[in-house]
Formats: sequence, C-alpha cells, structure tokens
Amino acid sequence: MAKENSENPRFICGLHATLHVISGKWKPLILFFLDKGPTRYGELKRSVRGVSDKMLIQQLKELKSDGIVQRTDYGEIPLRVDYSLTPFGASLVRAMEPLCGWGEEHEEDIAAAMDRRKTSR
Amino acid sequence: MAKENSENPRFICGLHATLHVISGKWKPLILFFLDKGPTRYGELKRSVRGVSDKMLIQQLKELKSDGIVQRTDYGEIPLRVDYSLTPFGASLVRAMEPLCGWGEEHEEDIAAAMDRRKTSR
DNA sequence: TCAAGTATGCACCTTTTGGTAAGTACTCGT
DNA sequence: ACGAGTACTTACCAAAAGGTGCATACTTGA
Repeated sequence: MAKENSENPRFICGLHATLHVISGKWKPLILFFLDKGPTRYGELKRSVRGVSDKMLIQQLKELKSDGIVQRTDYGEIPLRVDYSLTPFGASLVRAMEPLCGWGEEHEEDIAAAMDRRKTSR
Repeated sequence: MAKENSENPRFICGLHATLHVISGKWKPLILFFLDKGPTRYGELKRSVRGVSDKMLIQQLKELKSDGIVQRTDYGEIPLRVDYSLTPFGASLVRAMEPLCGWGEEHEEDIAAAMDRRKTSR
C-alpha cells in the first residue's frame, strides 16, 4: 500500500547493514591489524593469534568480496601476497572507533557480565 | 614475562569487547527499538518482525545480564512487563550511531556485495 | 465454558559457524 | 633429495545459534 519507507527494506537500519559486514569471529581483529598497514598472510596469521588457516582465508575472502580489504598478489616466484584496507574499509574502521572506545571504557563491566553469565549458566 | 600490555588480555581491543555484547541476530534491532522508549514485550515482538518468542526472550535476558536493558515487571494482575535501556545501554546505542551512519551511507554497496556473494556461491 | 491475550519455559531439530588435520604446488637452503 | 616455508584448499566433525511448536498460569470478554 502506501510506502512506509522510501529506502530499500533489506535492512532495518544502517547498523543492521553494517553488522552484516563485520560479523564473524575474526573480522574485527583482522580489521584492527590491517588498519596498521598492508600485511602479509603469514604475518596476519601470527598477529591474530589462534585463528586457523581456514578461518583466516575465509574471512579475508568475505571482507574482500565486501570491498573492505584488497588482496595483492605480487606474482613473485616464492609466493608473496598481502592484504590491506580499501578506502571503503578504512572508512568502516573509522566508524568502528567509537565502539572501540565504548568497549575500552567499559571493558571491566563487560568482562564481569561475561563471567556472571558463564558462572550462573 | 615482561608485560606487553597493561590492560587485561581478555579482549584484543575495545571493539572486540563491544562485539561480545551486541552480537546476536536480533540484538541490534532490539536496541534500535528500545532506544525509542520503554516497550512492552508483545509490542517489541511485533516491532522486531520475524523474531520468535524463544529468541526474543533469550536475547533480552542476555542484554539484561549485560546491564544493557532493564526489565520492569509491574506485578499487575493481567501480566505486564516492559523493557528499556539502562544508562549503560543508552551509552552503547550512542556509540553504535556511527556504525548506523556508515551503514546508511553504504547500504547499497553492502546490499550489492551480499547479492554478489549469494549469487556466486 | 471457551477462545484469546499476557509473558514466558522447554524439548526437539536444523542450520550455521568454527576447529582439526591433512594435502597441494611451488621454491629455497642444506 | 629433504625439510621447511609460502599461501592456500579440502574433507570431516563438533559446537553454537537459531527456529518450531507445545505447555504454563493467569485474566478478560463473549
């Protein structure tokens, strides 16, 4: 009937859209490290402690297909590849900063709440 | 041995901590609607279209145990309860706004990327 | 008395997500 | 020739997340 919303109805709000891009166990961490500059695959793997090859590759692929990161293959003889943020990705990282700040400020409350949940489960 | 980080090592960065609180299929949407004011359970369920009772209750409980939302039971005869943001929760919603904005600005790119992934899968 | 509405709880099942471990194709140093 | 390092790929499995539907205890209106 009458339109209630002139935007496309795919997402409830912008946040909803954003979360489609950054959800994934390792994505925020990957973004966090890539924000420091282009990083080789192996380097990234060592930074994001605990991630498996499968997961790292998979999340990088998704981030790439979302236009957040770039993969650069130097076509060199002993295989050499690195990953970096696109300008689009960099803008996302900027938008994530307040969440970063909020998390830092309330780190203890969050950790306490997590413990509470684990204990009383 | 030598400390590399004086913060507690539970989270890699603030963002990582924050994501523990807002991850969950329906949480951002719930927060989005609660930001408009205290909302009764049934009302919320009708707002967050598609959510099941189980999920709505579950996510509300988690948000409550994280101190993000408050549950008010009016103790009235025909059962009456509502949910609202705590000040802590309100501060989280404020920190989420840039992500909201980013998502709004790039909604089309995000949707396009999602389609691309679905199609080429 | 019966259906409907309130706010939940619970059992069961499927889907999604993530982890483990192996294999590939290449090159380099010994 | 062998082991190690590069950047992945694949198959198999376990755990977590989420969905469906029924049950509860209460009340109000027909």
